[in-house]
Amino acid sequence: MDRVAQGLLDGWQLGNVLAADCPSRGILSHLTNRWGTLVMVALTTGPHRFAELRRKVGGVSERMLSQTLKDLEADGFVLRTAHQVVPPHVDYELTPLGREAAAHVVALVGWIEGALPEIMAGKVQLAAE
Amino acid sequence: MDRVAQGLLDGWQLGNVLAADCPSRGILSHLTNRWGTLVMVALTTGPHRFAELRRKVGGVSERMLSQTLKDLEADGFVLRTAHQVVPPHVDYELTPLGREAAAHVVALVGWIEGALPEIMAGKVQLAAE
DNA sequence: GGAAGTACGCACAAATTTGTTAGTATACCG
DNA sequence: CGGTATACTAACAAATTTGTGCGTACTTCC
Repeated sequence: MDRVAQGLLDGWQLGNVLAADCPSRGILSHLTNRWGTLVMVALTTGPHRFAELRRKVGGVSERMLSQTLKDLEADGFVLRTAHQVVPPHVDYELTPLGREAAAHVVALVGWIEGALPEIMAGKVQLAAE
Repeated sequence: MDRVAQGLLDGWQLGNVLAADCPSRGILSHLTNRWGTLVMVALTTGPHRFAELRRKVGGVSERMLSQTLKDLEADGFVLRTAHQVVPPHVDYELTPLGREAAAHVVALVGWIEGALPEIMAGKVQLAAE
C-alpha cells in the first residue's frame, strides 16, 4: 500500500471517491468495468495488436474491445499506434502511467486468483449454514 | 506486488482470469462493479450499519447497497451481524479475507486519486491534438 | 479465384444493471 | 398522535451495457 492509499485510510481526502461527483469515479469505472480490467492485465506483457488482444481476452466482442481501448486511451493509460498500411496494423501498449495503474490491477487480480481456493471454500461453508 | 501477482506477470496460471469461464471473473466483478469497490473502501474504516453505509457511499440506492452487500457476503468478504431487535439493527464489517481484498482495492483507488492531476493533465493534452 | 484476415464504425436487438415506489413492525421524539 | 428512523424486499420502469451482424479496402494464402 502506498502513501496515498494510507492517506485514504487515515481519512485524508476520504470524501473523494465516495462522493458521487468526484472525477475519480469515471477513471475507476474504466479500470474496473467488465473488460477494462482484463485488457490492462493482458497488456502488462507488452504491446498487442487488436485481434491478438481479442483472442487473449476470452469473451470480448470487437465492439467492446474497441470501446474499452478508446476509454483507456483517453485516460492516458494506453498508447495506440496506427501504422498507415493496408490491411490495417495497429499496436496497443501501456503508457508509463498505464503501467502504474496496471500494477495495482494486476495485484488485485493476482490476489483473487491466489485466494480463490480459500474463497470457494468459504462459499460452501456459507451454503451449508 | 505480491508473489501471486508476480507469478501472473510471469505467465504462471495466466490463462486464468483471461479465460471466459474462470470463476475469478465472478469474484472480480463483485469487487469491481459500480458499488462493490466503493463499499469495500467505505468498510475499511470499521463496521458500519446499513443506513450509515448508504449515506457514506454517495449515490447508492438501498436496493443496490443491499444487493452489493449480499454479493460481498457470499464471497466471504463481508460479515453481516443482525441483532434481533426491532427496529432492526444490522452491522456490516470486513472479514479477514475481506480486509486483504480491500487493501488491494484501496491501493488502486488511492493511486487513482493521487494520479488524478496527472491523468487530467494528460486528457487536455489528448484533446488538444 | 475464393476464403480469410485486418481494425474497426454503424445500426439494431437483447441482456443486464440500476432506479423508484411502496410496504413491513416497532420505537423514539416532540 | 404524527413524523422519522431502521433494514430491508418485491414489483415494475428506465437506463446502460453488451452483443450481432454487416460493410470496408486491400493482401496473403490455398
